[in-house]
Amino acid sequence: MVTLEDVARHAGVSLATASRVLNGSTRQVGASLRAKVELSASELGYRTNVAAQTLARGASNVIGLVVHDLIDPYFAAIADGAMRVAESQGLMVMMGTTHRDPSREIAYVSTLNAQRVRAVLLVGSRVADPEPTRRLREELDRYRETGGRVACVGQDLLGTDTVVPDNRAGAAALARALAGLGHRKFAVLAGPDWLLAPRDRVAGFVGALEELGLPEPLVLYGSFDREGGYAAATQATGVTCVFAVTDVMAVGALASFRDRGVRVPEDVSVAGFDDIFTLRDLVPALSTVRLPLPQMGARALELALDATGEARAETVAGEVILRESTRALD
Amino acid sequence: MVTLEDVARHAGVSLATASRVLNGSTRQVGASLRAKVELSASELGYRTNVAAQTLARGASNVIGLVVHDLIDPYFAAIADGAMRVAESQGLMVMMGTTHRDPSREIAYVSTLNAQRVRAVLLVGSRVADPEPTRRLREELDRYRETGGRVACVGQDLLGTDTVVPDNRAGAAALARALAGLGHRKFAVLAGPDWLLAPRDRVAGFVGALEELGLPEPLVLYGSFDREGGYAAATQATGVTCVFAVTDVMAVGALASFRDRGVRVPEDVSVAGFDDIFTLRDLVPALSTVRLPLPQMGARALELALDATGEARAETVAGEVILRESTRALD
DNA sequence: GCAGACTTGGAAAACGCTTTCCTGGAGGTC
DNA sequence: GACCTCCAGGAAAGCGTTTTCCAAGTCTGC
Repeated sequence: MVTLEDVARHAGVSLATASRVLNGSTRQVGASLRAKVELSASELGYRTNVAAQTLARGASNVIGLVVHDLIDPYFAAIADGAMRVAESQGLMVMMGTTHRDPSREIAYVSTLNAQRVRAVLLVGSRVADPEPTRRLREELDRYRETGGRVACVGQDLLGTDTVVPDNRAGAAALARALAGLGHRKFAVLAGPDWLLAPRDRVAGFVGALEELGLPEPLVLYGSFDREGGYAAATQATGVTCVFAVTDVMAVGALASFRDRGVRVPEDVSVAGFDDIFTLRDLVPALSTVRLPLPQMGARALELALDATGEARAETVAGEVILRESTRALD
Repeated sequence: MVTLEDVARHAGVSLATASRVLNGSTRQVGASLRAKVELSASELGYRTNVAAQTLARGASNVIGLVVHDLIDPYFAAIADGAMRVAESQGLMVMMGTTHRDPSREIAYVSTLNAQRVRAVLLVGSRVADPEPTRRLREELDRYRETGGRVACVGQDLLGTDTVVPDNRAGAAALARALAGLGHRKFAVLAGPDWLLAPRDRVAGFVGALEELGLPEPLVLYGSFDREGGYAAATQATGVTCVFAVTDVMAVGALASFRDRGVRVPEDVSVAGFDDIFTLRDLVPALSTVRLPLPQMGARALELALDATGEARAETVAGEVILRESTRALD
């Protein structure tokens, strides 16, 4: 293992000089010494020991990124946006997946704190139970006390900078658009009730229908994935329009209807939420609420990195996009 | 910032004892001291400084994971498999995305080397140009000389443990299956020629047709994404069957045909490669070659972690799956 | 009871950097 | 030419752990 000291000795300079040449300092180093050091470093194949550097500097060049599930394209898209920002700033990304287990989220924050990462990005819905949120917040506070920066994508419940998808308003707008198509009898394929994002979407949708004086929709709970959408959709009878709280669940619903010979949109309209890029080519094309996922991830990291005093919450609106999976009732 | 020394002082023990209690050592510590240390640590909110630990131990608990592109579900699936293994071993994952730029891959290996990560996983196709591969290999060698472990998912070109998707054989098997359906006139939607994975798939497909004595297919090049598939497909005329070298490109092809009123599979059959989970519900369901993506990622990390002397290459076969997007010619 | 073998706790030397001082010389001003 | 300011270079003190020695007790077996 080649150390800075080896390089310094080989170049015939002091450790300090070698450090200043190789690892970016404000201090000037004379051209001839600088050249010698650089040559030695490359001849010996020197690689900075980042752990030592972090220890000495008291700050690392790593950020932490905690998401629920990488396979879910929702998170992949947000993560991608965040990673682009990280790359552009020369930061490495330490990634953790919680598989929707709040305690794993807490554990990751603790670990990332131990790693002394520059910033932590928490991506994904908070849970309804206040207890894990309280403990997470405690852990985050501990991290922030020592200079850590935090930002979230999700509900603004942690006292951090947060990019908040406006789930309620988006779902409400979708409800109005769907009602505008003439639909009156709805089913909502809701995700698990203990997650806030699906909850808010359901609430927004239901609330908007109520405001319009329409009958209450049939709310069917299922897991937060394709299978959940499939299962819930099998019970969605007697309605003209189905709102699945995520595109991924909507895909399950489409599959369910297809398997049962129910035509979309002729027999039933289906809408999702998120506008997942990979699903853009579904047939029928999915009506949905578009969220600018990569931008949200990027923005969250930007917020975390440029530290201001108080926590900011930036709401991002969803845009209703009607495609082929929903049709106007005649 | 609470340090181990603070904890030791607070507990009235030596640094050594505190270290042994809190950060897993083989040495025994008496129950009463152990309890005191643990209490102090939790009271003070102590968090190990991993940088210091890494420096002192000379080994980190981090692995590096370098993929081409997170939004591409192919890589997300492999990454997910690898991350599950990492999590089960208590390892953190440092992730980098190259966006298919070989020089970024090299840069990441260098950075990960500097981070002294335990192992590096390189996921994604090698390139045809031997030069970047040579330089990457050089960088990897430097890393391995100092005890780093490396594994790849892709072509076995780096002298590392490698999980090799059998692109040729898979594509050949697909060609035979398609020929078995009666197809004679094929188009291949090839990815960029400078990437080895699409190249191998094309070669396998073309080779199999040749062996069967069938006419050469029309080979159309396009970018390695949905748009590439779309563009290439517009030129795929006069054929009964189209093979896109990835599912993602196949999706583009399906969209292209749909936009032009060409029915799949009635007018033309379409097959892909990879069997991307998120695309399982496409209509028509995509015929493809299934690769056990998460398992491949998991296996690669396992290989990297249990270090044997020589490099092992494990080939994983693809399984031809015919669904609705291909039909038998009458 | 006592030599020897274990065991437990602590002091202190790394680990590989960064950065604060300090020093000596070069350049500028009167 | 004396004085001052600047600046490049080096010595050395950390940064927060781990781990190697030692020393002092505690057992064990006879």
